[in-house]
Amino acid sequence: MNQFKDVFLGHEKRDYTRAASSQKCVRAGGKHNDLENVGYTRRHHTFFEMLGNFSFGDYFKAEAIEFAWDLITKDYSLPKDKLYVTVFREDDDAEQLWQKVAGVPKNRIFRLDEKDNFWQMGETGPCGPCSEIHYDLGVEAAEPGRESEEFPGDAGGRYVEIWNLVFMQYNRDAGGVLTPLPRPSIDTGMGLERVAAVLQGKLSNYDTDLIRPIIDKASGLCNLAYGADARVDTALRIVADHTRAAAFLIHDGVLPSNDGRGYVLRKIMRRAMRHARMAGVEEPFLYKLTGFVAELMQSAYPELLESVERVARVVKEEEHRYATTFLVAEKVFGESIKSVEGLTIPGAVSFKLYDTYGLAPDEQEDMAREHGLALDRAGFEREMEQQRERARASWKGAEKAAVVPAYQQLLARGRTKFLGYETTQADASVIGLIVDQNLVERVPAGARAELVLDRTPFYAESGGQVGDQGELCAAPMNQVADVESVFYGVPGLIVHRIVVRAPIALGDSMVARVTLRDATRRNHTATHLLHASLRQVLGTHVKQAGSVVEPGRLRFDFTHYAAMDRAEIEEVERIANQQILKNTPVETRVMALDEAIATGAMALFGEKYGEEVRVVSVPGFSRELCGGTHVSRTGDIGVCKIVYEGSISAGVRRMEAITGEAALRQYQESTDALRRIAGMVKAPEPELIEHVEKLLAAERALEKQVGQLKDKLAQAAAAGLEAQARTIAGAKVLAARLEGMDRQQMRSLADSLRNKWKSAVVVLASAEDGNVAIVSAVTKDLTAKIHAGKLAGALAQAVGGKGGGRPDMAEGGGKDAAALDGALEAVYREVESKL
RNA sequence: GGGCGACUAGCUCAAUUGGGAGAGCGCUGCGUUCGCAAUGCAGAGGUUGGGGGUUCGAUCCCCCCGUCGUCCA
Repeated sequence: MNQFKDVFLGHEKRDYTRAASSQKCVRAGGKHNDLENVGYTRRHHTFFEMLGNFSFGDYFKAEAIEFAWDLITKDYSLPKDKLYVTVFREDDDAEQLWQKVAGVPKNRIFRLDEKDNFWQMGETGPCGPCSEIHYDLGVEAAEPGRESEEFPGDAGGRYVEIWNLVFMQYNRDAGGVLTPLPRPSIDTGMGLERVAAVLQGKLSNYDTDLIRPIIDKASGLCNLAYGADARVDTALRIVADHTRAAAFLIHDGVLPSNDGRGYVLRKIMRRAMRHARMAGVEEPFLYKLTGFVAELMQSAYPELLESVERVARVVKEEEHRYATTFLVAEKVFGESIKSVEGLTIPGAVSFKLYDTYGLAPDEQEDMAREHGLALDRAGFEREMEQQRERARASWKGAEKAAVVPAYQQLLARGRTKFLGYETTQADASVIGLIVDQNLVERVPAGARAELVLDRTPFYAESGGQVGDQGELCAAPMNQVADVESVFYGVPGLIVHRIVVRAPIALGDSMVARVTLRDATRRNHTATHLLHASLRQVLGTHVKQAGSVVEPGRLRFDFTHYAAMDRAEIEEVERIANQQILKNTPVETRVMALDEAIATGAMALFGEKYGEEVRVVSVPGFSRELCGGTHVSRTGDIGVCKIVYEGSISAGVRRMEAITGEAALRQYQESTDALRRIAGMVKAPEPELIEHVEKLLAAERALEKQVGQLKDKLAQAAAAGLEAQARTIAGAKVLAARLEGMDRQQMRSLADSLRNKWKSAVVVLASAEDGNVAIVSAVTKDLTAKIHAGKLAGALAQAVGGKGGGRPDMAEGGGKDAAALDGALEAVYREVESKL
């Protein structure tokens, strides 16, 4: 198992040499892409429990075999004549031990190749031969037609592997070379669901009391009988399995989202909803099932009962989201297939439906069938592969930060001793100088370089906290360099990025002094206070999802399903500041990881911690594993003010806050702004809001009045224009120049003239700031002869511009105001020739 | 981290080579009716998510940002 990797390799030591475990596992997607099998087979699951026993250089093969055999033949009472054993092809040792220790006859022991009986965690790392125990479920478990197939064939499920014993004895390096481990170890795994099936006499894991009750419950909720229709059965198995996984994941604080673990959860949930929908269940119902899962599992996992309501709410929300997404997708699908030629929906079309609207291929297939269409699955896969390629390419680009060899060489001379927890100033000597990734002996004044000390008070960027800034001095008042930023070149090696003021040579002694630390400290401790406050106010599902601590501000990303309202933000702020006012001493202790977890310290999921960890706590309020620098008493923070709360992605929120001097400055600025605004609008501050509301209302009223006045002016102008209109072939024709009117006004003026005259051609133009605006309108009865768009276009062209529009209404514009009058006169001639 | 898509009145949504911002429901007022969730008339409600650009002219085209959705890693 992964968490013991370093123990197997001898890099890490525990105070025990044997262990036994029961572990919850979620597997979906990944290399083997098991997700698509779940529900169709007897043994695939997204959620399962793995039992195991371990030896770290304690017992080895003989005992592992003995323990396993004892458990299944004595405690579980499995008949020996139903058991088979496999060993690695070259493992004579194991074969003999099975006979000697367990008394397994030689004809029931099979030698298999690497594929089955050589186990490894990954490309590199601990590995070794393994030995599996299989159980024969009987001939009725075989796939029809394969009844005569004998072990080590699997006869389509007749022979089930129940336990894998791994004899961990090598370490595989990047070149594929195996070196023996310092102490051979044992790592075994037995799937609970499989063993349950065997012990309960069931052919399928889904018929055990771990899962079948969920299927029955779902069957009742959806009014679908189990066992009548293969497709419905599959749907019910998928629903049962996926609900189990979702209930556990959400309980553990995972929320559906579009990346990372949240995405895995969403994929699992969506698949269950999809299959339920295809089986005819369109109403949300999964959320009713999660509570049942908690009840069913409560004897082993009583904590599930604590979050039943929250889990149901999250699931219900996701079901609603899916329903609305599906409605949109359905609509787009209908539109997309209109343009399909032939009987196959092209891969590109179907991929777009999946990629953009989340409409899964099997859903599309169902929908296509109703229209007598098929899907181009191969084309779909090609598109998908291109998408994968794009994602990979972009990721590689971002990851390319290559390790500089110079850092490796320096680290070989020893790790940098970090003094920053105790002090901000220390004597040290220069042990490394780097310019452009190369080690150098000395650096001249004015250069930019990287510098490594044997010991330093400078904190290097990590855990979201930025590196310290400060200075290096050869003697008091004799500064030789500015430290601009500090980072880990490689783990253990602290590198200072400096601007050199006076020449520095390898071996020089100097005083390293951090000058900008307090603001960062304040923000880091404040981050912990906010984290704890958030959990109090919103609930314990709130987990850190990212953090940046800088001198100027702090940024904290956390999991939460909805936007916070003002009251919640204020409450979080209030609780955090209450802790600041209490002025509690901040405690920092170094302890073993296990001990830290046992005392309830908050560890971040997915973070890697060494065996020794720092625990930073505000007694009675907050306790977190943290390597950062903190204030000594909460009161040092001064005040903490949240300045932003927003969304990062579904289920993840971001909060930004400021403390100390930054908060004071912000307070001064905003009160100053308020005072100035109050002065401008001549209202006392307490009445400011009311006053501004009145001002805005007055402004709206005025705007309305102006609009009305403009209309009146336009009407007056229209009256004047009527005299200018000429009558050509029974229609009123007007081509007039107006001043000081915008397009909007001319448009409504032209419109009202047109309506009044019934049969008319109206062209209006105005020139302002060297720009000519043109509007032309033609009554419907004349549009066949005169096209307003062409009229406007011709006029616009005459004044050096362009124009166009519909037959009855058009606009245009140009630059040459001097040509306007002549061009307008030409309009009359143009109209005359057409009518 | 990368891609695709959506964002228009309080709500649900229209608006095609870029040319007058609309419908239904809801809301307000005045009527009709024994009464009503029925009905007639009138009205209010919009910086078309924000900012920039192209253009005579942008809901529409381009760029940046925000929010939401979706897929991949």
